[in-house]
Amino acid sequence: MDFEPYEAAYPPRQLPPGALVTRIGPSPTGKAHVGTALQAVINRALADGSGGAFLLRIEDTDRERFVEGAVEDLLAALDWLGIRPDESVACGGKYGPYVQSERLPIYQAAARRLVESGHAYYCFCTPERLESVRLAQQAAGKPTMYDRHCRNLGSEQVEARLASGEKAVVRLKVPDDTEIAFDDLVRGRIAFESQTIDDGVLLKSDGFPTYHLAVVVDDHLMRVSQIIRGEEWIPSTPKHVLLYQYFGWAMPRIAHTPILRDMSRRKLSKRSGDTSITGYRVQGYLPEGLRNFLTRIVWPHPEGKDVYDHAEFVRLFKPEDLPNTGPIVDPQLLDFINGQYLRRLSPEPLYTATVDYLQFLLDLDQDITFESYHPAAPIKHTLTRSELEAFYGAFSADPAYSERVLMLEPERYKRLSDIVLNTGFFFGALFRPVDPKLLAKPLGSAEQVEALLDEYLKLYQPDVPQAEWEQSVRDLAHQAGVKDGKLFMTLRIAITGREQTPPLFEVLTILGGDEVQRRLELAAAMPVSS
RNA sequence: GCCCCCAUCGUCUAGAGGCCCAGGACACCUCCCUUUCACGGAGGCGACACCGGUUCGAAUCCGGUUGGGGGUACCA
Repeated sequence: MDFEPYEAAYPPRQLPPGALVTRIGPSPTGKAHVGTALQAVINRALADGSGGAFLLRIEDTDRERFVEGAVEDLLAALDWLGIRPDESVACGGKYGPYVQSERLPIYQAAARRLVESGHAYYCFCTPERLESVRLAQQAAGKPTMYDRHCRNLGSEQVEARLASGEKAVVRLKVPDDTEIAFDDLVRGRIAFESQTIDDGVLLKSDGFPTYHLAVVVDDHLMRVSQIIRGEEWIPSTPKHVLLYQYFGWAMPRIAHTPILRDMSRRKLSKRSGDTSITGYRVQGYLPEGLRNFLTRIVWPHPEGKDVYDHAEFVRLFKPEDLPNTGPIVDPQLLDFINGQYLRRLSPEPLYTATVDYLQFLLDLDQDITFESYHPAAPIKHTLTRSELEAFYGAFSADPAYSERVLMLEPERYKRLSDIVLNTGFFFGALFRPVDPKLLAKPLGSAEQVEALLDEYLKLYQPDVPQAEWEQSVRDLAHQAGVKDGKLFMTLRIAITGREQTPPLFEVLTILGGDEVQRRLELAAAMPVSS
């Protein structure tokens, strides 16, 4: 089939002047990566800001690396992030299909057109031959490139070998002694000597296109006008430039973002930790927080702000402002930004977010390890599936109660997981008797602890005003000749089981008289160990 | 090896020849607030990779060195 009908089938879009059509083209080879999230946010913003469209195209031209469930994971991750494409596999669109494996005839027609116009050629070289050529080049210290062995085969011979069913690929015919250049919105003009560019494969022997052919054909047919993609694509852009030339198509505007690095400055990869979008969700980050963070490390806000919402980003962002240095995914900044979002939530939404989060974790049906940054080694806390379930049960039993708990917490937390890890003591069902050693820590002597707790229990009265309560504690401390702070701390530990909590009086108020009394008695009855 | 990109505090950056013995934010440290933690407030530590040019004058322009990153597949 000819290529022309496809041009007619996908006519130029009717959009207002200046409207940008953007896209992301992830390949379903694993868990959705944060780098993809970054590209999605930027491309979505550009389309939003210009009144254009943003589309999601699945680039699954490598059947070997295809991972079952990867498309679903990607869709779910983007959905969680709140990034919705205007056109995609999920929602359709007029320029589909949006999965490359369903567009094979298009690429084949395109490849044929290139062969016919003399810009590409069939190659019958076996993988073995290519391998040995490469080895020889390496040994000779030369660049490893295809040696153009099949570039000048006679057309009758080609037809005959094709007719006999011999396997072949289609390769790009790269010109000699030319400069191939393009303008990158952030880096300016980038030029390559054509000798350094390989006669790359466009169509594989299984009939699938390679990335190079597929992107160019799809971007053109889907009428994409602005490409923003990762820096790792710069070296293959000359091939794309050539293809646009050979096809006679206008090249979209193009910009390359620096690629995300981990703390060791390497390209962020699976090895450097969990780089999946879902992994960040598991750790308790809010979608708004992650999104803000991602844009923040690749784009300086004109006023230097760290925290800004999507609308503000859309309004202010220009691709030219992208930096050209590789940003490091800094967990401390992420925590800071996420914490800013967390504390903006009032108790009801925070409660809802927490419950949704817990349900999400439970659906994972496994133990969860929460990690937080520490210069030496990450600090890890693992909660078993049943501990999570218990927390969920307690937390969701009485929403009004949990909201009161959350009311005094927001500025203490950076992530939703902090809530799970730190508010357990507010729930009677989760409270465990205190460790005697910890209880004795502030005052040193277990006997004194027991005596003071008994004293306190005698004068204990629920629901007294804060000032009165505070004074009674201080009086007791003076009587016993201990420092105020130590008594407060002992009570804190007896009642909450921890050394760090929100202000004690507020905790007492939330827990209620009966529960406080129960815990006090429990602590006072602790066996004296010393 | 070859090709390409990049180079300001630990991190993200401001800076587009004099306004910079370099400004902000995160992190870190100190102090204040305080019954702990957190929040908040006030301070502090901390960088123009190096070498040559150009210029009256360079973080800013040019060249080189070094360093980092990416690419080099019938992967994307």
